[in-house]
Amino acid sequence: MPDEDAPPAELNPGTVFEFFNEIGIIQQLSRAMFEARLPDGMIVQHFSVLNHLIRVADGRTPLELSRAFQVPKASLTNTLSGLEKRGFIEMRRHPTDGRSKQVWLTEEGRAFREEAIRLLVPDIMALSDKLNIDQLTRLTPQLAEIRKILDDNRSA
Amino acid sequence: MPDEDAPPAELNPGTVFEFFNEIGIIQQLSRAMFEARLPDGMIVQHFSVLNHLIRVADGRTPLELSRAFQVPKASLTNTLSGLEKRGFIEMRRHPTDGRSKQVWLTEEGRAFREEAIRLLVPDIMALSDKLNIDQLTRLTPQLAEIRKILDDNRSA
DNA sequence: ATGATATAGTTTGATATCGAACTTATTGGA
DNA sequence: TCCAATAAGTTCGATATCAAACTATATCAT
Repeated sequence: MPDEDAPPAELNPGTVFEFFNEIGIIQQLSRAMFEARLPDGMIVQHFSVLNHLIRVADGRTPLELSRAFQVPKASLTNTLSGLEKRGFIEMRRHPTDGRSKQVWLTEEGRAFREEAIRLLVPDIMALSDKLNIDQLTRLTPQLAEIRKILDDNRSA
Repeated sequence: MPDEDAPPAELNPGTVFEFFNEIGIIQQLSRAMFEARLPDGMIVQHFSVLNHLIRVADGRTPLELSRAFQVPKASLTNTLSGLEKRGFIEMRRHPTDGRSKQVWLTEEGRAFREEAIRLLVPDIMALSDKLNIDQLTRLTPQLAEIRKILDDNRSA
C-alpha cells in the first residue's frame, strides 16, 4: 500500500527514514568489523575513548567525554571503569573541582591504541580497494553537518 | 611481493575512522529521537520490524528478518517476542518447513505503526526545516552503496 | 532407507546500555 | 555565614544485545 496523499515530494518522511536506516546498518556492520579485531572484551567504545584522548588531549573529564560521544554519563562510568581495570587509563582528582575527575592515558593505554590501529589497518586497506576513498572524504563533512543539526535539535 | 605502486595519498586510516565515527553519532542521535516518540517500552527495532513487514510483505521468517537488519537471529527472537507479547504480530508455523516460522502482522500491529508514524512526522518535519532534503536524498544512495560493500566484505 | 550434516529457531549466560535515584562538592543569594 | 539550588559522578535496576550451546527438522550421500 502506498503512502498517504502525495505530500510535496521532498518532504516525504520516508526519505528521512531511509537515510537513517542506512546509517543504522552501516553502524552495525562497521562496529562488528572493528570489534572482530579488538582483543578480549574490548569494544569499540573503549577504543573510541582512547582515540579521543589522543586526538584531543587527555585530562578530559567524564562529562566532557559523555558529551563528545553523545551517551549518558552513566554509560561512560561503565566504559571508563573497563579501561581503568585494564590499566589503559588513570582517573585522577580534578585539581580545582572536587566533584569532578580527569581521565589520563597510561603508557599501556597508548601502546594498546597503537597496536589496535595496527591490527585494524589491514581490514581498512582491504576495504579501501572497494570503497571510494574520495567519496568517503566528501561524505564525512556532510555527515558532520547533519550530526550538528541533530545535536542542536536535541537540546532545543 | 605485491607491487609497490604509489598508493593514493588518501589511504589514511583516520579518514575511514572519522567517517564511521560520524555514522555512529548520527545513529545514536536519531535512535534517541525516534524512541522519545515511541510509547511504553517500544524501541526502534520493534518499529523497524513492523515497518519492514509492511514495506516488503508480512509472512517473512525470522531468519529473513535477521538478514535484512544485519543482526544475529537470537536478537530477533527477543524483538519478535516483544512484538508478539504486545499483540502486534503473530508467529505461525511455516507451511512447508517445520523448522521455520512466519511472522504475520495483526490489525493492532498495523494500527500501531500508523499511529507511530503519525507521532514521528512532526519531528521529521521540524528537522526538514534545517536539514537539506536534497542533500539527504543524494546521500542515501551513496550510503546504500557503502553498506553493500561492507556487507559483501563481511561474508567474503 | 539411514546416518551424517546442515539449517531454523530458542535458550542461556555474560555484558552493555541508560534513566532515575543517590552522594558529594560547588555556587550563589540573602 | 548559611542554606538552597545546581552540578559531577556513581549506583541500581531494568532491558537490550548477542555468542555459544541446544532442540527439532530437513537434506544429502551412500
